[in-house]
Amino acid sequence: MTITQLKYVLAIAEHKNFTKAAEKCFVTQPTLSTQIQKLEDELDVIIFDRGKKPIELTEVGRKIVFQARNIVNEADRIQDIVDQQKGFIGGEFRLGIIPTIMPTLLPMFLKNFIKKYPKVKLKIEELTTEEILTRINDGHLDAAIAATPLENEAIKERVLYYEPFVAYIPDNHRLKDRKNIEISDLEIKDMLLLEDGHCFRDGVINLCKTFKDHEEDKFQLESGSIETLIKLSNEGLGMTLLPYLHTIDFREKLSHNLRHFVEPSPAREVSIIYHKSELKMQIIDAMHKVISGIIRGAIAFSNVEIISPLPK
Amino acid sequence: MTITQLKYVLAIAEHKNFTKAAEKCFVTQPTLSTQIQKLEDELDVIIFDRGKKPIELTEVGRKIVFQARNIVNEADRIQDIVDQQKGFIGGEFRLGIIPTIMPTLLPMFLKNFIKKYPKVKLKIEELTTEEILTRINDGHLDAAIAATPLENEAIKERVLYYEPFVAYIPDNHRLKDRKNIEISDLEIKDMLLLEDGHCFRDGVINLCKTFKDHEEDKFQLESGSIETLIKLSNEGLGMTLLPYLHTIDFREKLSHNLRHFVEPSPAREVSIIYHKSELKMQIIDAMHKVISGIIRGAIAFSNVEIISPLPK
DNA sequence: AATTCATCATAGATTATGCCAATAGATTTT
DNA sequence: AAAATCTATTGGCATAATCTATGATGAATT
Repeated sequence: MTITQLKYVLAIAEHKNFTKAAEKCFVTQPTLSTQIQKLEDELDVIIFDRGKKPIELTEVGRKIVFQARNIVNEADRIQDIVDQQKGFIGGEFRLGIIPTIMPTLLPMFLKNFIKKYPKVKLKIEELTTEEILTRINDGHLDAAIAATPLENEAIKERVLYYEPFVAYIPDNHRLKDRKNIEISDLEIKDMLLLEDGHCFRDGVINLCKTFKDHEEDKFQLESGSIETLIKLSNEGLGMTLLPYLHTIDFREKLSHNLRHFVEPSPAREVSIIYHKSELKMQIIDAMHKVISGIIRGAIAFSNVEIISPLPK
Repeated sequence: MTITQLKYVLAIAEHKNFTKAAEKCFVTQPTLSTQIQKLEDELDVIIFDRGKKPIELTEVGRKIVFQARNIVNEADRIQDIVDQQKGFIGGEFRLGIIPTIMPTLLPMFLKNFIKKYPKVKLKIEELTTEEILTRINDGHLDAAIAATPLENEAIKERVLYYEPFVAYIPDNHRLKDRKNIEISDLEIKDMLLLEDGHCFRDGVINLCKTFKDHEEDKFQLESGSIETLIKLSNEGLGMTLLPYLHTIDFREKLSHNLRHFVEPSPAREVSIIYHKSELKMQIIDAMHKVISGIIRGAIAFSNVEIISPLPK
């Protein structure tokens, strides 16, 4: 049994196809065939059921794949140990970011980060929280930035900052003349929400739930982006809530419509999250440092109440 | 990087000597030399400092060794998964037993066990608790039978039975005429103890401590075996405590000197212990089943008070 | 039913790797 | 200084991994 063989097993288990897996491993398909056979012979079990299309794992195959992932992860960790020892911060780093954080946070820290750590090859993807969790667990992401806490056994979180919710109240709205607003002012029925799948949507729903029960399916209008949300609101279709960072470079005109919450303001907790195996921890540390340094200058709230990003 | 190379690293780290490590790995010394060099080149670090005699690990080498042990353990686990799947109970199994359990428990279950699981090649060693802990952690033992609880982070315990302490009172002793005795009757100064290093000794000391503080170094006589303890006691040198199983086949003459404790009798907890990685768990399960089945017939106490086997 | 396509297995050749024996080189012990 | 004890190096051999080419199988298509 070799680590290479285990990597082949993982690739085939993932792609359910020898040919595609072979490509990903940068070898030919017969190589995979023979190596898998060798491993199966050595262990004297069948790992893959080639009878089914697409290929399926046998029962023991599933267990072996699980364990193989452990081993391969732990083996990758050795390079990590060496990098850490050398103080080397570099290599490929795949980062996921949820859509409601991506457009505001990324421009703030990206330039800074790549300047400070030029050897890190960042691959950034915009993904929903759900997709992020899957990909961190299967090793396709090294870390991600998302709203927390996530209560996920396999994933660790490190808080970057707390981002208050800010209300956007259109001119014709009943709350228009209030200087500050309170959670109890919120009514789910005149609240514009993001589409399903955004955890910011779930955060807002949780917030409203806190004070008033609501009937599902009464949401008026839903949108895929916060920019659209603001436009819909300007059309007089309701108020909405925005993450604080989205509001800091609002022009004079738009900022007229913003209302902050009375303290403790509801806020989302934004964290860098990663697999509990703590692979590439040096890079995660570096990124944490850069981001929280930058945010310290941008968000100065201290008294906030954290709203869960998870759907109930 | 291959699993084989990691095994070589572990062997050298253990023996601090390429030549000896090579023997243990059943290869020649040049093989180790070249393989270690290849690994060091690949990682671009030095793992072993060959300048020192005997060889020493570098700082990063220590971390690599730690991680290598993880990987090798996890890799061994794959064969385990396969065995488990097939219901195969076999292979080498290295069991440690502490001296005060070995002579009584072993004859009770050994024959039974090897008859039921003939494919298991048992290697049994008599070791102190301390030695057992070291060897379970470095992988030289698969499991052990010892007095618990041990409060060791890396080791799991599974209780086999509770073994009451029985007092052995020589004819001339102040407690001679008592039918049963109590913990408060015990005085450390007329108590014969095993030598240092036996956890049964520590258990007895803890028991006496419960009611009376004692000054160290007041122990009268110490012995390396329980048989000797009894003989010393017969010489009128003091009373002693014995584990229950040691007393069950006492002849008429000796059993005159036994006194049981009033309930709840002090007892030691005897467990099969193993590394938290749970390697060879099928065999551990099998052994647990056999032993606790046999003991059920031999020890029928229900109301006991567990005495810690750890020195304070 | 025949053909095409997709996919995994097999065969033979080539390359890379692991291992050994012999021996050199370095360091410590006698 | 010689002997002993280690680790490193070299060259050769056997094995193993991989490649190309091709075969076999089954599903989809004509």
